[in-house]
Amino acid sequence: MASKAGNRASIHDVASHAGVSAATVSKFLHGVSTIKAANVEKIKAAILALDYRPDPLAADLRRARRNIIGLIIPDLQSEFFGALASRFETLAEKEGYSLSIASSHESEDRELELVERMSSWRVAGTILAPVRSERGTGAGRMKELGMDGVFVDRVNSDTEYDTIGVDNAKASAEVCRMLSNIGHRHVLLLGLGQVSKNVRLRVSAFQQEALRFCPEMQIDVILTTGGVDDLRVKLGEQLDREPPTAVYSLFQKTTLIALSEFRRRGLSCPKDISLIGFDDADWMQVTYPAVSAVVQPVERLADSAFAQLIARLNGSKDPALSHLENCELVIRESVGPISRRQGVERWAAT
Amino acid sequence: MASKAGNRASIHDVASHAGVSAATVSKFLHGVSTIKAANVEKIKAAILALDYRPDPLAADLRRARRNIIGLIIPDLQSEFFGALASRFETLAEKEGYSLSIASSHESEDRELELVERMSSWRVAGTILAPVRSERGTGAGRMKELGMDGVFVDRVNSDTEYDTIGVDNAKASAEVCRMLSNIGHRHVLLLGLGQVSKNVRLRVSAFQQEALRFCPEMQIDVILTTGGVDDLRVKLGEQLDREPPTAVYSLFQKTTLIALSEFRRRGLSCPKDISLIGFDDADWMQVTYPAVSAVVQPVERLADSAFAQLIARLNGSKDPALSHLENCELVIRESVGPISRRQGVERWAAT
DNA sequence: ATGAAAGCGCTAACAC
DNA sequence: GTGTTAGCGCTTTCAT
Repeated sequence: MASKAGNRASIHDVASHAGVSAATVSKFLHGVSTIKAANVEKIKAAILALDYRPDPLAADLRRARRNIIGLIIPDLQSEFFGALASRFETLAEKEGYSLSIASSHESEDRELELVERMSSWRVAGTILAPVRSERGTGAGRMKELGMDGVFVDRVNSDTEYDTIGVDNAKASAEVCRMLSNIGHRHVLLLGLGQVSKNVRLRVSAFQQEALRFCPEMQIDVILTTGGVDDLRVKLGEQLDREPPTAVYSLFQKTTLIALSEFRRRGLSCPKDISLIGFDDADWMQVTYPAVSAVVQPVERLADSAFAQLIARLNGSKDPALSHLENCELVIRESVGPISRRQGVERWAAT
Repeated sequence: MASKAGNRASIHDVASHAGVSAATVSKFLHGVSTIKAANVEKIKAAILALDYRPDPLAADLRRARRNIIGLIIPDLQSEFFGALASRFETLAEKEGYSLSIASSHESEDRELELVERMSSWRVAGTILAPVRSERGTGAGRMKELGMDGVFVDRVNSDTEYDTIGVDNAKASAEVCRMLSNIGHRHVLLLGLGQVSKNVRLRVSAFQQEALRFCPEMQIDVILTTGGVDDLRVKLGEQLDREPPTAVYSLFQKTTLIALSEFRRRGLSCPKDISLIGFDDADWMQVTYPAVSAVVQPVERLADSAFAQLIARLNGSKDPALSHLENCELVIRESVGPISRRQGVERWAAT
């Protein structure tokens, strides 16, 4: 595994081997067609003979702008951001860029560093999925540095940058109507961890839609930062004291917790209680009952964001766009109409 | 969001602003201490005044070798590789490299392309997690190109490159002994999808250990490429016909399937049947019963591989190392000793 | 249709 | 201590 480095052929080597100038080789490489056929052959031969492969970084150094797009995500380990990164990678390649992926590890300080680095690298554009939209450390720095880019996912609309997210509010309103339509009049919203703007929207949109569409619906909210165990306790108390007929879980993790607490208490889902969760996962199709979920359109999110970025890189001066992609409700076994048993209890209670 | 690009200060701007030469500024930036205090101040002032930030790519162009480490993983969406990438990123930064992450999307062709690209970029070293160890397209090309690097995860030992993986065989043997110790004499191994070397090891090591440690153990194997539904059917047949007392699931996904099939059939876990899966996941702690798992030491895997790479980059000429990290068995509720009921059936059967 | 020359931003000898 | 010079590998006018 010795370093056989240092002897790579350069464009000049190719040129002299082919008996032409470096400029001609460069033109050949970029598909300029006005080259004598004889020279084309000689150049091809030289490239083959010397096993020449161009150095994209050197090329970028000469050009004003690098053929690199930077992506900053909060977390490399979650499936959501993994899928997002994966899609961006595919899109970037297709446009002739390469994607430089970095994770801020949910740290605003590191996010800031990464923005600086993308700027140092003179990337063509930067896609930022902020740690949290609220303070926007990285976002602010991008403005100061005059960088081209777009914001994704946990974003507020912005005056300078295009923002592309997922319509948390609309999805929650739909969940509300759907549950109401099949008879549910008492729903528990279940959340965990630090509350981002996205999550606040999930709650408030549900509540507002209920007010408008089904005012008699009782809505309870459990939203703890106390961790899994604390949530389990609080959920357990609620299930014992005043069980709702449906639970709308705001995170993947809380969906899991709800499911396991139902089982522990012998609540049959969906007969005794329905469950729907925000954010889909593979395992939800395979549990028994299969779990209903709000599916985030990761690919469309990526596609929109990327299209927008490319437009900017091509010089679009349109006012900053603020776009939300629609989620899809996938109803699986865990959601059903309220049953006779639930109905009876309800009538008894009123 | 106009491109305010093109006007970035270069090291020469700083130099002239400070009244020194570019070389001096460069030295200052690299912490060379033999610079007149007065000049240090002037340089600092100039950097501040011009908001100068160096271009690491230009620097790397001049140096023989870039301060970049390439990482090629099969998949950006799985938690396992996500965690691996995340860890490598942290380690690389700590050593002053930046990590360039790319996904081969489980395609050998793309893996090959990515190896070529890493070479084109003249990265200092490349960490390759191959799509499959068997044919080793990317690995072969790395040799041909004389690249520095290490192989991770789905690897055979190699004569030229260090290989770092996880000890699938040892973990499986442990699972076998553990199940045997608590009385299980009929175990079903459950797998899905294309069978890689890792998976073959999981099966054969279990079988061999049984032969040595508990020859009377009956081992059935269901290993289908027919997809989830096919697996469900086959598993169902087995559970009806000749139910084992324990299932050792070879993948995360099959663990989920096993769990849901148990439930559908009213099998109580672990009373009627025990379950342990290869590869841990968050959701396994939170199901009811919580699922036992073979935990892969992702961080240690990354740490070992990275240490080895750094050693190579620093010129180590030791013979290629082949290292396996040990997994850990985490026993949760889903595994228990065989119960009286199972015992009775067993005696009746013999 | 091709080449000479200049330079992207930086570093590394070596001279002073 | 510091500056000069030469160039990393490539692209790009601008002549020819």
